[in-house]
Amino acid sequence: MIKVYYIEDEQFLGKIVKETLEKEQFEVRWETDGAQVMQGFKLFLPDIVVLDIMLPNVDGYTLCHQIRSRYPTLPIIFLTAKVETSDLVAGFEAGGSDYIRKPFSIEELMVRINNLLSLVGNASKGKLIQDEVALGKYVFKPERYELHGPDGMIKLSQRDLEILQLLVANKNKVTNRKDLLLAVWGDDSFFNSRNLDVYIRKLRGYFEKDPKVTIQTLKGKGYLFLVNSEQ
Amino acid sequence: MIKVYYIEDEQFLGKIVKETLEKEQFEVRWETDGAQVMQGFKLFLPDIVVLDIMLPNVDGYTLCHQIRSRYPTLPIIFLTAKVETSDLVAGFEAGGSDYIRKPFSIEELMVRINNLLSLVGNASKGKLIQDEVALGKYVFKPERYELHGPDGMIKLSQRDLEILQLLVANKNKVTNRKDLLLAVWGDDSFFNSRNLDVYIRKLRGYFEKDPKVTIQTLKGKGYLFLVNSEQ
DNA sequence: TAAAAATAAGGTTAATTAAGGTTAAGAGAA
DNA sequence: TTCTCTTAACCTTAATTAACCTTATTTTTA
Repeated sequence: MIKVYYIEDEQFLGKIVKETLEKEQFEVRWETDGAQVMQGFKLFLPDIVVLDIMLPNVDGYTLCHQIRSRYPTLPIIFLTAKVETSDLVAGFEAGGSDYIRKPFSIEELMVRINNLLSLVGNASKGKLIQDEVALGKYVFKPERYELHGPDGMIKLSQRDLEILQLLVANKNKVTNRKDLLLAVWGDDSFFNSRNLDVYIRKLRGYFEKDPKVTIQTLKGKGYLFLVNSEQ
Repeated sequence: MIKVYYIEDEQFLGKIVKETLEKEQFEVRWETDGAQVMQGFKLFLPDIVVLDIMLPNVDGYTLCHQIRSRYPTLPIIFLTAKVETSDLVAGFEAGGSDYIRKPFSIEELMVRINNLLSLVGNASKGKLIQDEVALGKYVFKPERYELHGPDGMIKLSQRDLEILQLLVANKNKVTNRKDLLLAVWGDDSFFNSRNLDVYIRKLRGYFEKDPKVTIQTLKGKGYLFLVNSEQ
């Protein structure tokens, strides 16, 4: 069954969409508050996200960006009442995979969900988090909190894991520092920022036996977790 | 270069879209007659198809279906003036990967092309930013924040990268100074302008081992990033 | 009208600031 | 305790600001 994570603040519309999708054999989790999203993900593990970009408190684009930074392959459909091309571009840039203009028909939504899933390929279905990732000479096993390397196994702490997962999810791409802070601590205060430095140092230490695996600092931007494959 | 196969019977619109896409570094083959399509494919081998569903003689859905049956993974964007959900559903059922309602902006089309290609996994190809650029004796790898030269590899900082990317994008053409400032810092105040000077000097230093690669100043205009290929 | 002065645009180098790194000590849970 | 996480103090470096210099363009004057 396809699991849809649906973020929509309008009570009436949300209820209708949820019930209709459920009638059509989708499993739906409906969230009205953007702040809860990152927490809910871990438990629900959706196949696809439907995100209303015009949320009251949170900025939909930022939220989209955050989701994308943590789950790079998860398809995200964004809903928008706006018709400007610039909004559309912003949505895609924030990591959206598709968009639908409000008002929309439930049928259109279903078609787009199915289309997007078939495009992405259900190979990734249910594999939101890979259970084993090769990183140079290392093997990362997130669900076991383990990192296997040349010198044996390293047990990862909760924070180690959260941060490494984000870096791995964005392997060879930039992981935004602010997104990282928000995803792990929920805010990007001064102290959390120093704290992150401490963990980055710790992670760098873990990978020191393979010079092909590096965490590069991009001041003012974030980190680049590079895994060299060539040569 | 991304190859777009574009099927559109309207002469005026077709010409505009073709020329605009070509200006944006797409390779376009524009066909006005649906009957020719399957022949043209074998020679052109497109990365993506943009198909107007409302063709005069052939039925767009049938054509879409035909393309899909022969090329199961080729992304197809269909254009439609219709607004009915049933048409949309028909389009997806015929094998379309995405659709755009007419009238559309070229920007929207480009965004959708790139998005679709990255979804399908043609990621590196679908990107407007090349992942490796030869510059005289140097090789610039923007995604890795690296510049490989005669003296080995130089790690680029965030700012180094941003500025060099813009110069490279306008290789052998003028990069407007004000545009550069706005793109990197968001404003062209006095201080940022001095700051840019400092980075230009830094970049010139990076390329000093190849006299064929120069950053020329055009006072009051901008910079000319020249890569001499002859001799 | 050419030469000299004035001005504006950018170049160079150094100092400063702010982002992040390192190490160690303190706090809190199991 | 013992381990993880956080806070703190101090260090390093990218990015910015500043001071002063050079070069191109414009304006003035002989």
